[in-house]
Amino acid sequence: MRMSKGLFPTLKEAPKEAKIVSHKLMIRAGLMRKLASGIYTYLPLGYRVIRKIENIIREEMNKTGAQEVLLPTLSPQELWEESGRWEVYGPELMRIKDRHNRLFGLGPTHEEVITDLARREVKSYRQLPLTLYQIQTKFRDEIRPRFGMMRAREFHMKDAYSFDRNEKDLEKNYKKMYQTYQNIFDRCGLKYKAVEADTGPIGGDVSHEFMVLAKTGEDQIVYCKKCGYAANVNRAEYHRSPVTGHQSSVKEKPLKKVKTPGMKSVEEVTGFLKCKPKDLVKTLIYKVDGKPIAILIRGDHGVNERRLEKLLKAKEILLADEKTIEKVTSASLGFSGPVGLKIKIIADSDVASMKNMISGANEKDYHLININIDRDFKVDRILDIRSVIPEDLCPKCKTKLTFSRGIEVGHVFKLGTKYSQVLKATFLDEKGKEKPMIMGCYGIGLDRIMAASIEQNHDENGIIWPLSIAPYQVLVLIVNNQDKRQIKIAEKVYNSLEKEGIEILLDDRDLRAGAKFKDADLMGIPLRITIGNKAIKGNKIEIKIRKNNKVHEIDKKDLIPKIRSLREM
RNA sequence: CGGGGAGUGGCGCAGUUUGGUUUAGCGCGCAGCGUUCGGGACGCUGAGGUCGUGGGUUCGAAUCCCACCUCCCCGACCA
Repeated sequence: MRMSKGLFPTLKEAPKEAKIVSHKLMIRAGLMRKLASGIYTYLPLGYRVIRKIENIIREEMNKTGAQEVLLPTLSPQELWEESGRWEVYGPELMRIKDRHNRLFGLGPTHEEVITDLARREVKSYRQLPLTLYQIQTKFRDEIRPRFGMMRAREFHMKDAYSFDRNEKDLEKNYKKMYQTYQNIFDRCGLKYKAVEADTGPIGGDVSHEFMVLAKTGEDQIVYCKKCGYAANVNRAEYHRSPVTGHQSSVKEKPLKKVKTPGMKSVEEVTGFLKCKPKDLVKTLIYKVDGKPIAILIRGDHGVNERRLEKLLKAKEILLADEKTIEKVTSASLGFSGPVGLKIKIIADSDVASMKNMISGANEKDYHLININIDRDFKVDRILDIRSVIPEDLCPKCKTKLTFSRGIEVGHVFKLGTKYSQVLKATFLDEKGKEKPMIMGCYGIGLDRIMAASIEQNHDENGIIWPLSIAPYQVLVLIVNNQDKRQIKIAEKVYNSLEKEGIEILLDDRDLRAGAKFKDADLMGIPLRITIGNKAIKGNKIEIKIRKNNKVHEIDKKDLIPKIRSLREM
């Protein structure tokens, strides 16, 4: 491609709305432009990257024997109602009406559609296992789109769905996909970790997220450097460090009620009473399978809801709404406390070892100081329910855990029969018995791979693409467009490399050298060939590697083998 | 949805506090001409803006008032 003939709009300054590097560079390098909040146009350079990623995914998926399909973006309300997600998915599911006032959902994910296909087409165990996938535009009306393509409302996803006869086969498929995902992310040049994850609105029992390690990641993960245990903090297990808690020797002080007008949050209360969050106990009212229960947790800790759900053997746990809180505590939100509560109270182990705690007084604008278990209130159960903290140890090998931020680029789920059951996707087994298909689903965010790659690979001058997903592999730069000899050499180089099937960009724009160098760095093409005076006088070709700034000067005749060998790197 | 910030040529900004020398500026970019040409050159000339939208106040509004829209940031079931 000749740059003089195409659209390569680079910017010296990033628009002020872009806050993180990948977003800034994607705009500056001319990969994309914003159309509306969370909705972007891919320009030629950006779309090439997407297609590169797409092809890597496609190749790896095909290797597993999965088949590519293309499901519709629009799907009718009735189908979503069968699975119950027309309700459950909430406003994140975009909906439109056709001219007859029939409602459709714009696909945020396609479990319903694929299960509908399976129930129509798959009848026998002989047709299983089956894995289908697609690469397609998805819509999610994100509560807050941000960071460019990192959290967009219209984005691109590879979603795959597996159908098996039994759990054992699902396990095989799951492992195969897990491995395939590693292959894909490896080929994309990403540094990532696979972590145990929460299943969220997709549902199912087991899931893993593939997290690209980056400071700007929206997720927090925790992992063990020794044994490899890794999980999203929202579900991480841990072995409690023995040093947390333990104040049994402290004397109990007399209970006091203090006025705390309008002080609701931990920060407000601790700021007002001049104490630390760890002196405070939060009283959270949960609805556990519909029944209100009070959870006591230290002010600086959080509840691991998954753990809680498991320990209570509950189907559904939800924080109570304001009305319920007012009914249960007879105070407004922000002033709940355990003293005088009539409902069941569950305390975290760390709370159990606290003395002279501060809590809400179950009375508006009042808190209690020096409350103590047994003396002032009773606890029904003591459980380990707080979420992981930096002091905790690995649940498997008791090594200190490492915290990191991650960008979720892939997610694999064991769905089981969640969708096949409600949508009645069944098959007949060897004995002629009807059974629901056992499903798995596997997603990859293409745009996120692109953004995450930039987060991991850039410098102050711009993007540094890995060869595998670079929009072009080589850029030939003509230093002085007025010099006919330079143009001649550049054209020759360009044509010969193009003939070799190397993806090449020729910067033949009528710009000064400096501007071209800056653009080349910004766009991050891995290999840059500079045609200037050296090429004329010395009969040498200069190749610069974007990644490490190394310059190779080689004879013209060695150019193609050299480029080939550099591409191997 | 709650809180905060912002909308002025393609991008980045000034001007708004105190309404009137502003025919609304500046840098970058863009067009033309000339000089230049290995890390974002320089000179001259020029194009491009209903100052987010709609109302209002006023002799007069980018500037004051009201409403709405859009965008960004923080938070969003942790009391």
